[in-house]
Parts: sequence; structure tokens; C-alpha cells
Amino acid sequence: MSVNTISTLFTATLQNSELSEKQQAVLTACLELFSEKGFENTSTADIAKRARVAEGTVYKHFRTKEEILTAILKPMTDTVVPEVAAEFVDQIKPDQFDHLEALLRFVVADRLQFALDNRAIIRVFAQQAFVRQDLLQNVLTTLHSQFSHGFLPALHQFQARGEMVNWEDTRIFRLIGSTVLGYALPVVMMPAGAATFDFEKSTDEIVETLLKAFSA
Amino acid sequence: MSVNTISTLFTATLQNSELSEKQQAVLTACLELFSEKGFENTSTADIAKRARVAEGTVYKHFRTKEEILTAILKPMTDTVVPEVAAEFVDQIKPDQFDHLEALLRFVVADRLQFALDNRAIIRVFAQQAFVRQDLLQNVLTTLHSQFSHGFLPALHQFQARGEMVNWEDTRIFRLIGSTVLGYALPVVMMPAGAATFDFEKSTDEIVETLLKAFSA
Amino acid sequence: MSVNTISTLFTATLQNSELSEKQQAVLTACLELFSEKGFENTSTADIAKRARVAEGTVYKHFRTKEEILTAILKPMTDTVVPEVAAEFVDQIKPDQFDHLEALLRFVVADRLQFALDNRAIIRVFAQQAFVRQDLLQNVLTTLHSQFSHGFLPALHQFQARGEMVNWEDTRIFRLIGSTVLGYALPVVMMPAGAATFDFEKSTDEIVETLLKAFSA
Amino acid sequence: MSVNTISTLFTATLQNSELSEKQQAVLTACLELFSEKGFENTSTADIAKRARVAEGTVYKHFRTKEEILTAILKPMTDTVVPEVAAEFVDQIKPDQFDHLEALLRFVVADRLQFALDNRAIIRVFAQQAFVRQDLLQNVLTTLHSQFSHGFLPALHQFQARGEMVNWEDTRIFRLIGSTVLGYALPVVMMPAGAATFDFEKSTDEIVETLLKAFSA
DNA sequence: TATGAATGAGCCTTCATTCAT
DNA sequence: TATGAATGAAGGCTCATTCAT
Repeated sequence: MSVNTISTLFTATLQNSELSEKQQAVLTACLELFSEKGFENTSTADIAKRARVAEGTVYKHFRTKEEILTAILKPMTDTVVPEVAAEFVDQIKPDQFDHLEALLRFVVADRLQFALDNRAIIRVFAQQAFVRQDLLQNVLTTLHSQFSHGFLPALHQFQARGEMVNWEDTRIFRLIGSTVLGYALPVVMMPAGAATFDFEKSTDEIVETLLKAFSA
Repeated sequence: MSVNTISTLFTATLQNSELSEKQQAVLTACLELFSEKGFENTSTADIAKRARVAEGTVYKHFRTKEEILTAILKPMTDTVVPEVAAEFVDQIKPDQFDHLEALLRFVVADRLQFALDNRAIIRVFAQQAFVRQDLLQNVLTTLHSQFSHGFLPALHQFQARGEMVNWEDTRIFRLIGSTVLGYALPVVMMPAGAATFDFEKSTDEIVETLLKAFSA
Repeated sequence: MSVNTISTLFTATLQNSELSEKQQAVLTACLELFSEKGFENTSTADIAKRARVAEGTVYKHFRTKEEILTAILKPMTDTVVPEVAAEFVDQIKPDQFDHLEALLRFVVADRLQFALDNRAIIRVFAQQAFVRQDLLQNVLTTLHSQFSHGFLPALHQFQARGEMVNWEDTRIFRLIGSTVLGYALPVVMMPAGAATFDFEKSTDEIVETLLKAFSA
Repeated sequence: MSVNTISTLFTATLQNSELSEKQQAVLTACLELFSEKGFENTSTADIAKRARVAEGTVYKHFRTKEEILTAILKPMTDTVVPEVAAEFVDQIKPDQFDHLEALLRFVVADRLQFALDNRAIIRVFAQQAFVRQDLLQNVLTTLHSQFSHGFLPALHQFQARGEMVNWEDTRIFRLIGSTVLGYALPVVMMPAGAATFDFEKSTDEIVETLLKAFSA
């Protein structure tokens, strides 16, 4: 069961735009450096050095350092997330999940995997979210509509059947989000986090927690 | 019952260090600007203008832009948090809380209030946490020890009495943290968040959620 | 009798804008270099070196290299020329000149002196006139209206009296202009020109030529 | 009676050097762009785009951007002008012109036509004349010797006959030059100038003016 | 202590030029 | 011959920092 494949966001960026090998090296170097040191602490000299490329080469395909940032961040808000949403809607068919647990497990695993797969981009994105208000807003909106269309309808079934607490959608959304965040954030923020992360155990714990919290 | 008073962290910084009026203006301007635009996007010219001060004045008390950042961030890791922890230990006496709910409500309200009170500093801190690994590490450690010493012993009572699930401390710490985060993050990240925030309702929801999740 | 005093245009620029000594050095260096090497062939490093100033200093008062160019060129189109025009109108009172010769001599000497006084600015201006169409247009318009208001009315008297040929104003304007240009251009364009220039002789020749050409 | 045919200078350049079609496109694009934006404001990227050629192609025949400039400007000083001078000497045979008017008309029309035909090159040349002192010097020398050998002898006849004022050659040269310039300059400098230019009327006016000025 | 002009290192970007294909 | 990706040396400009007043 796929869940978005490894490094979905960035791999897609690399392949969709027909970039020469060197240009791809530039983009990759940027992702690494932006993620490590932050966008504004990364100089074009840094980029060139990391990409083993002349400084002028950085500007052959991108007209601005900012344009590179956009190229890296765009799929986060535009392309992929909506695609995932669609895929999401397809996979989650109401009757497909007899039990709330199965539904939660699917959603939780999906988002957790997403966080693991896109650690670097998420870091770059999160940093910029402090400066550009629209970024976060856009992603949250997309995420929310993704939940509303693909996920909540399924939940409402369980609520209707009395198998789940009757909280408002926002509250449910927030709880799932924050619980997943509790496991994903350390991995995203701390280098050590990724190494010691146990995907199975984490998923199990999150699902168990949510099941209890959501119990009728 | 206060728990850390309004803007504890920054007000303390301002008062503890005997700064002239202009220097205080500099510090305040920095907090605002760093929080709004980010540390690296804030020029000393910006600071001087916002503080209504000459550019040289910025360097009268602080030798470096970075030193100002440190001055703003230091209480976050060093001074205040441990103090709070101590105060915490005092206030939370095991038998003081007959019910788990009272204990949770206290802790949740405290951290929620902290987030509200220190929105700006938290933003500056969070941004820098991406770049300086030690920052987050330090705070988490402090927070953890605060929990371990002041809070967990109390919890263990309830666990011993069979009134609370027997999860590991880390898991409990993580769940409380992330659940609070779910309500605090929007307020910290989005300008609109603070305006519409309902402290009572939020506390109630968080506590209710945790009680269910922690039920034996 | 003054006619615009030495280096009117640039001296005015220097005095009107309250610039520090170093900033004045920057402006002067720019005028020299732009005049010698051309605007686009002059680097900010060149400017700094010539002005014996740090490169950053160049940008303390002017936000752009282009802004310096504008500062140097503006008086050419805006300020001074109209002022001169006014002064012109005052000095040339129809009955003040009994003879056409006196009138021509005044105008010719004035423009010739202007060219000598502002050699550097004129060079910078002329170079830019190739690239910015509006520059030349503006100056010509100003010059033309200056002629129309201050000078032509006087000429018309002589035409009315039958002491001067009845050509259209444009043709008269053009002939005076080009004849003066014939003497001014070498001075402006060639370094040697200024040294060997004989103001009296030139004025005499121009006036004599014009008198013959304008004879009824 | 030809006088130098349309775009003599540049057409000659194009044909004399056996350039491939693309190289000719490069040269033509350069002339256009140098004339419009100036040499230093024209990038090799601009040239390549205008010539519909790859950027490398620009360097297939010319080793330097400067070399292209030279290729465009050279005929102005070297090749053509002397040729014209020779042709000039041939055509102007002292006794061919009974009247001074015919002689002046020939010369004036010739130079006026030259200006019209070579507007673009003249613009490029004039711009560079500010930066490279030798350029103007060379052309003036050539022009002068052209006048001295082909034209002045004829004039001297009229002077000898008492039909023309006895001014020095330089003064005559200067007056003819500047008078023609008065009509040519607007055409060369302003885009609108060429459209509204009336060759016949201009020639007539210039000749009439010169005849009066030169009258004994 | 406060000022603000001055500094110069370093940043982002452009562009003439080269070279493998 | 033509291409266009790649180069790297400037160039214009910013900005943290200093210092004479």
C-alpha cells in the first residue's frame, strides 16, 4: 500500500522540470542547505560549492535565489498535496473500513510517512512559514479540504453509528493532526530523531490514543 | 492564580538588565522585528528605525546583532524555565490534586498561558531552532525535567491507584505536549489565531481529550 | 556681466543638496568619471577609488548608481535651465538692443559660455541622450521655450522693421543653435579643444556669420 | 547621381567580409542594438536573441564583443570615407561648378544623404566617440583632408574670383559642417526626426543660408 | 551615553567568453 | 559551422560594525 512514495515532493520536482544534471545538483544542494542552515543563511557561493558547480550556473535556470526556494516549496502547496488528496479519496471508500481503527491507521500512517519522506522540504517550508503567512494558510486549507472530502465523510459514518464521539470536525482534525505531529516533529526537527524512529510502534501508539480519545 | 505573568520572559529580560530607555526600545524593536520578519531578514537599520534610535546606539550595549538575539532567547532556555519548574514543583503537591482532571487542567492551562504570553519570543525561538540544534534540545530537556520532577510523580500516584493508563512517561509527556500544541500552534503561527482564541474552551477540550486518552 | 557663472549646473547641485564632504567627493568623482569613461563604463569601485572613499559610502546618500546619474543630469533639464530662461527674459528687453548684433552677441556668448562652463555635464548628458529619448526631448523643449519667450519676441521686432530676414522661428533657432554648436562641439568633445579655444574670436565669428545669414 | 548609396557603410561591411548567413544576422543585430541601446547596454544574450542564433555563434567569427564593434565602426574611419573622398575629388572638378551654389548643393546633399543612410552607424560611432578620443579625431582628419583635397580648391576659385568671402578654410569647413549638422542631428538623434524629414527643403535652406553667409 | 557618517566584507546577480557535443 | 550549458570574474548593492564628535 503505497502511501506517497519516498521523497515524493522533491523527486517529483526534479523529474517534472527537465533540468540538466548540474541543475539538478543545484536544486538538490539548495534543498540540503536550505534545510540545514536556512534559506537566508545559505549563500549562492555555498550552493555552488555544494553542487560542485560554478556560481553562474546556479542562475542558468533560476533567475533568483528566491525562485529556487519557490521551486522547492511549490509542490508542497500546489501540485502534490491535491494529487494526494485525490488518491486519498479513492482509497478511502466508506465501506472499505469496517472499523474506525483501520481508517485511522491508514490516515495516520499516510501522514507519518509523508513527514518522514519529506523531512528536508518540510523543514524549509516550516522556516518560511514564519515569514510568509500565506504559505501555511495555503497548506492548511489544502490539508483541511483533503480531510473534509476524503476522510470526514467516512468518520461521520462511525459517528452516526454511535461508534465515535460526536465532536466537531475541526476538533477531530486538530486532534489527529497534533497527535501525529507529536511523533513527527521530533523526527523533523532533530537529526537524531529519524534514526531512532520506530514507524510501527509510533503508528500503533497514535492509533490507540486516538481510538480512546474518540471513543463514544 | 497567575502561573507566569504576562510576557514573563521578555519583561523579565527588560527589567533584570539595567538598560537605558533607548536600549530597552532597541530590545523591544528587535523582539518585534525578529518575530515578524525573522532574525536574518531584520537589518540593524530596521532595528534603529523601529526603536527610533541611531544605528550606532544599537551597538552601545550589545556588541553584535547576534548578542541581541541571545539576550532575547536566553531566558527561554536558562533563567525562567527552571524557575518556573521550581515554582511548579512547589505548587503541584501530590495530594493537592484529588482528581487527575485538576492536575491536567493546571498543567494545560499553565503551558497554554505560557504560549499566549510569549508568542513573539516563541516565534523567534522556533525559527532559530531550525538552525541551532542545541536550542531546542536545551528547552526540551528543561521541559522534560520540569515534568519529571514536578508533574510525573503526581501522575504516578494516579497510575498506581489504577485511575490512569500505564503508559511510559515519554508517551504521556508527548501526548500532553502535542495536544496543547494543537491549540497553541495556530495562535503562535497565525496573526488571526490569537484574536479568536477561547482560552476556557480550549482548556476544557484539551483536558477532556487527555482524560479520555489517559483513562485506564 | 555674468551669464551663468562658472560650472553653474554642477556647483548648484553640490550646494543645494546638503551633502557631507565625502558625498560631494563622490558626486564630483562621478561627474569626472562619467564624463571621461561614460556612465556604464564606470564601476562603483572606480567611483570609490577616485573619491577616496569606501565603496559603501557611495550608497549612503544615493540608493543607486543610476540615482547619481540623475542627480547630475537633473539640473540640466529641470532646475537651472528654466531659471536661466527667466533670467534671460529679464535681461533681454526688446528695446535694450538697438541693434540685432547686440542681441545675437548676447545670446551666442551666453550659450557658448554655458557650454564651456558645463563641459563635463554636457558630455554625460549627450551620451545618455542616445539611450534615453526623453532627455534630449526635454532639454530641447526647455531650450525652445526659452528662446520663444525671451528671445524671439525681440527678433520679431527686427523682422518687423525689415532689418532681418523673415524666416520661420524654427529655422532661426536651428541656425543659431548649429552655428554655436560648430564652435562648442569641438571644445566639448576633444580635450585639446578647450585649451586652444578663443572665446572672443569665436563669438565674433559666430555673430558675424549670423548677421550675414540673417540679413534681409 | 548616386552619392553613397543606401546604408553604404554597413552594406559594404556585410558584403566585403564573407560571413555566413547567421554571422550576418549577428552583425545586423549588433548594429541595431548598439544603435538603440548603446554598446555597453547590449549583452551578448541580447545579440543572440535578436539574431535568432545561439550565444556561442556570436563568437564563431568574432572573438570579442568589442571586435564586432570595431567591425561595424571600422568602415567609418578606414575604408569607405577615403573612398568617398576619392570619388569626391573626381566628381568635383573645379570648372564643373560654374556657380558656388552648385558646388555647395552637391556637398550638402552628399553629407546629408550620408547621415540619412547611415543613421544607425553614426549613432554607434557618436556614442563611442565620447569614450575613444581617437575615433572622432580620425574621422575629422579624414573628413578634413577630403574637404581640403576635393572641395576647398574649388572654393578657392570662387574666393579668388571675389565671389565668396575670404574666410580661413577652417571657418568655412566648420560652418558648412555645423549647418548640415543642424539638419542632420535631429534626424540622427530622434526617432521621429527621420519620418518628418524633408530632404529637398533641408538642402535648399542650408544652401541658401551658406550662400548668404559666404557672400563676399 | 547617543549619534550617524563611514567602512569594507560579502552577497546576489550579470555577462562576456569557452568548449564539448 | 552551430549550439547552449557552463564558467568565473566582476559589478552593483547591502549591511553589520566602528568611531569621531
